[in-house]
Amino acid sequence: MANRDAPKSVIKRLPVYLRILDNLIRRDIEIISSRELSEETGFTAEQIRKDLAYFGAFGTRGAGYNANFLREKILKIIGLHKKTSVIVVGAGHLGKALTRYNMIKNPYVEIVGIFDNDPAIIGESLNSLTVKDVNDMPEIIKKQKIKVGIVTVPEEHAQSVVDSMVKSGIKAILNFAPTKLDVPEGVQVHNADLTIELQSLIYYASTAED
Amino acid sequence: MANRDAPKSVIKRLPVYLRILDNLIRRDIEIISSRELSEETGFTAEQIRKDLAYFGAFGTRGAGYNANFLREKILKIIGLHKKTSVIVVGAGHLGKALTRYNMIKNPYVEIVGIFDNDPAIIGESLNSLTVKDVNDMPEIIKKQKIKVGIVTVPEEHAQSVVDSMVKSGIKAILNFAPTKLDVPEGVQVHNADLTIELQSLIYYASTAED
DNA sequence: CATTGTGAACGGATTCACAGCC
DNA sequence: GGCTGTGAATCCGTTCACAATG
Repeated sequence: MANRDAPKSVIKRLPVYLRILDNLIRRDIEIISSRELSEETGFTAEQIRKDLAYFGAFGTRGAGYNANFLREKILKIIGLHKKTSVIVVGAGHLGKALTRYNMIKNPYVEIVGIFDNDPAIIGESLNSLTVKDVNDMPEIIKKQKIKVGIVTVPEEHAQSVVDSMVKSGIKAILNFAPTKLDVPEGVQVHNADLTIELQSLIYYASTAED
Repeated sequence: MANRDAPKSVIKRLPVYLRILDNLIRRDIEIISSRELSEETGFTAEQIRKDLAYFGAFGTRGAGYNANFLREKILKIIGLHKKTSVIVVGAGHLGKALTRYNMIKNPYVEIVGIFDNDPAIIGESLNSLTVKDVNDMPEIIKKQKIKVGIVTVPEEHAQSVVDSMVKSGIKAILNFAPTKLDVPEGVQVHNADLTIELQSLIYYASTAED
């Protein structure tokens, strides 16, 4: 059965499956079972089958999944069958690192713009990009119909920058600023506050025995 | 009631409360209710009360929570009442950015070492730190009894680096490498694979109407 | 006959509703 | 009176167990 809209937890696992499938295909492996996917990902085999079942029946009973076929399906589901254009707002150390990092790593995503409000930074070049004035951002978002943005501006600027992004048409935001962002219905924010991530880890380190 | 060990979801929210409390204290606000915390964090008031109840009864019925008192309690729970020493392994763009970023942002955590295996990078200085040879890492971990590490090395080196970290005494790892890490019982890994984070966001952007 | 796809059982986290208390 | 603390009810995701099938 397909398409009772999938929970967030499922959506978060799809890119993991994609990464494994890319690896397999690079190694010319054609068929993979849910058990093998389980070993590679650390998720249970049942969970993997259930996840995929939200979107259709992609496997072959008795055999497993065809890696290429499943990869194509997942690309379609996520929306990565066409390269996605993304902008980065905030060209501090983190913004620049993410821009460089993603350019190298990710065949499915292209960072097409990076913005800042600091005249000292605007104009700097970064691989093939030039840091642009954040005031020019709305026009570029609209013209290029960009839907996804990464926010690495300081806390105090985050909400106003996001308001402007949303007004221009951005639908999904990866937020590195340490603050809660208010966005209208229909816009997704994922928080990636690294300070918080690190602090919650410390809990486990400090309660670890030995 | 206290201390049936709290679920991960609770632990992940504690640092958010901490951040809000820090802000309040900076603004000289002394008392806050779970409803107000709810507005600041986006979590429900009941959830916040339940979360805190895992560790004790910190509030005053009829009034709310004393910001300073609650902050101290949360610091103790997480283990941030003493500054925590952290190392970064991998001094590429991301590793360097995280090092700089955390040094500025985080009063509770101190990055005390950054390591790489590339002779061209070893010896570079970064604020008050010098990039050291990853071969020197085990000794430093042991000597300084470091428990928390951040991994930003390429996928192919991640597992061996982590094995070495764990062997030297690291108990918690924030992993930016796009791979599943195998660690023994008792060691925590949090994955912060930014590619995966971004791809799952794209799902929402590509299914957004309009 | 191995492996998928899936209803049913389970468990854990969130929400509800209210008793307890300042 | 207002807000915390918490048992009970609910919701939702995971695991189980097995029927379906190439």
